[in-house]
Amino acid sequence: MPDKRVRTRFAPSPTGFLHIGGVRTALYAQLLAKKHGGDFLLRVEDTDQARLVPGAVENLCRTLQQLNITPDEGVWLDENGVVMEHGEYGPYTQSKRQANHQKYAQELIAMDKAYPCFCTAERLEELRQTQEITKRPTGYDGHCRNLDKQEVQARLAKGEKHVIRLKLPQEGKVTVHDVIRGEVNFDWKLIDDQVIIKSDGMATYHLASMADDHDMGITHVIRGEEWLSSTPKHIFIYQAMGWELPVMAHLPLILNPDKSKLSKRQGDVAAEDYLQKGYLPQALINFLALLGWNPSGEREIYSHDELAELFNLEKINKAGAVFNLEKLNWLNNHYLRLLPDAEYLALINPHLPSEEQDHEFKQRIAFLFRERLTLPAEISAWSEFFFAEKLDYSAVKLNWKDHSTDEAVERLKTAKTWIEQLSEDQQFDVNTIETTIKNNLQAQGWSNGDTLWPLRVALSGAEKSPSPFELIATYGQKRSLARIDEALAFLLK
RNA sequence: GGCCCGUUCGUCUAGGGGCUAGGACGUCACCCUCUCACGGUGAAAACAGGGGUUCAAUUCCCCUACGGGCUACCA
Repeated sequence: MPDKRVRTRFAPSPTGFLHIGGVRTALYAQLLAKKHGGDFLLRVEDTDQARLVPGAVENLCRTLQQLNITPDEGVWLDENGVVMEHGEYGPYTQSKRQANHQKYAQELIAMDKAYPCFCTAERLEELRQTQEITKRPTGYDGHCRNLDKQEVQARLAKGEKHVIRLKLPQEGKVTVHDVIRGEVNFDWKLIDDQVIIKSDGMATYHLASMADDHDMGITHVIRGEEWLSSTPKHIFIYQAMGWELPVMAHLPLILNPDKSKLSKRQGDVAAEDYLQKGYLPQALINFLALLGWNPSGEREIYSHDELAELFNLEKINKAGAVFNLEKLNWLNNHYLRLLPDAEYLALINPHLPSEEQDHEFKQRIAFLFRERLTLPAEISAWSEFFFAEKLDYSAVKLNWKDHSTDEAVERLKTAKTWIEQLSEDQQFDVNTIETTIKNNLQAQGWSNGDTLWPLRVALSGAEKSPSPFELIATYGQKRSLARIDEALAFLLK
């Protein structure tokens, strides 16, 4: 028998931003499908009408799109950025499948695997409170579980408000087979008769998601660990309906530095925030893939395609993983340096003063700081002195160590003549500048530090900066000489 | 509270009955060097604790501790 075509899905609810943990879940689902040449779909789970956030679907898709987590099927954006759907298993928006869910619920009732429940919210609330006060486990008491059939019919006919609950076994055990965790056992008697259709007629996650997964031919369910304990209910639905169970994989959580569940309080959890700050999709993907999964442990850099080749469910870790910003930063620097020049420039340009019209100058500055950057925005602080009309030398030391001001003046004046001798258009590059200056230094019998330090500080106005050679090459001859004159003027004042 | 899951350097992890427990980020030192960054070399740094099983346990089993998830007409 040939293996079934692998079909995975990411099924977020459009309640706001895309959580970084969601990105990883989506990534893994995409990776698995890619690896097996299958399909990865995006389904929107919007059955909770009260929690819908306008624009959330667009936002979700846009963020996934930027991260290159593109579904083969399902909800997506057209070329104008408008939400649409494509694929043969639609609709992919869960609320549009309500009729289907209803049909399944009725079948479950007919099989005595589910029942209408007329309990009011108030009664349920009271019930919970009594249970809490008497320190008993909270949960539904089965009040409507065995209502008389006639009575049910009559109340239904009257149009009485109700929900539909699963009629779960009250004894025995269920075993969940999870690829990551192995066999996990639960006692039926500890599990509540779950609501599967709400009084507004919408299905809850438990029915909707299982029904849609089945109808869409999903073979591998990859979701967060928070779903593990409700899996018995899902198995119950699958079995009652006679559906074939998908492979289950419950992913470990992503954690805050204090090991609690990753939360807004302790940093950014929205994927779009990272993108906005200038984290590159490649870095984010590489980083997130390795948070909870690792093919070897000896290698850190993987492209999206390489990940898809190597990915497997079996190597996913069981324990939660702390979101380690430092490593992400390192990765981002790494990918920033790997970027094609044009892309790099496009990223940096917005952070350089738009008033500056010398684009080649700006370009040289962008490349100068390339290996120092974690995020593109950092360049504005790094490069500020390049664009300053005048530098403020009052806060820095222009003379080298215990050398006098007079010596600094002498060195600067001499260095100026060397720079003047350089030709602006011929070989005005770092290497030429460096050899020229160093040769002159040697001929003069001067050590490097006592000249290079004043020169560098004169050019940058800072005690920490790139080398004077790099600064001169970046400024160009005219600007370099002007800076040195500024410093000289300051010293001779 | 109940049920369930988890625990290897600070962090992400590799490994797995016998290893000097490996890599990466971060940290520190040294080299390069006019400073910063890059780069290079090196160092410190871990099997939560207690019982078993075994010739041998970090690895298998049990317990404890700690962390986490679930316990909605939310997903």
